[in-house]
Amino acid sequence: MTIQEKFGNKIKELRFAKNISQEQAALNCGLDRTHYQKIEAGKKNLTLSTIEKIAKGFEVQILELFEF
Amino acid sequence: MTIQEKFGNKIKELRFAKNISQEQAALNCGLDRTHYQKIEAGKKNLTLSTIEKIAKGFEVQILELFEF
DNA sequence: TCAAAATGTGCCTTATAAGCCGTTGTCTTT
DNA sequence: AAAGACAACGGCTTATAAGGCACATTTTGA
Repeated sequence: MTIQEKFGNKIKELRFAKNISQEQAALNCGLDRTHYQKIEAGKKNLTLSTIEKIAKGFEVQILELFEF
Repeated sequence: MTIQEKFGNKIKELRFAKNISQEQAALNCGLDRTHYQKIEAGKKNLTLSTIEKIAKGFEVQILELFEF
């Protein structure tokens, strides 16, 4: 299980908790839907600025994204 | 204060706590010394895998790197 | 069912992180 | 003053993240 996969699983959980689609989550985070999909699938080695966008989109602290 | 700068300050704190040079820190993390210097200076938008290397190098959980 | 919504995949371009070099600047010690 | 250690900086190449498009597949609700 790579760090990318753990991160992807984590945001998938957060998305399910909000009961929204990948498209809506991507919109909230200001990311392209297909890019977001790859992040959730653990296929992207994303950067700090993208991590920050996701934290804002999900309205959580960055550190919460690493609670796994 | 950007997220990159906050992160840089954080690892600078951790490094001072260990009382080691940038060179030794970079070595512990498996990073190039000059690259590490730029990260600490908040000039790099680093990736998840680099964040992971730093956490391992400093022997902390990733989430601790975002306690700021 | 079957149409629509949602998700997954491959491919491409552009921007930039990672890694590395040499040089310069700043302290500290002798 | 000189030497040595450490830190800062600019420039370069290579690898790859970000963003985006088209199309395929899967899931769903009417």
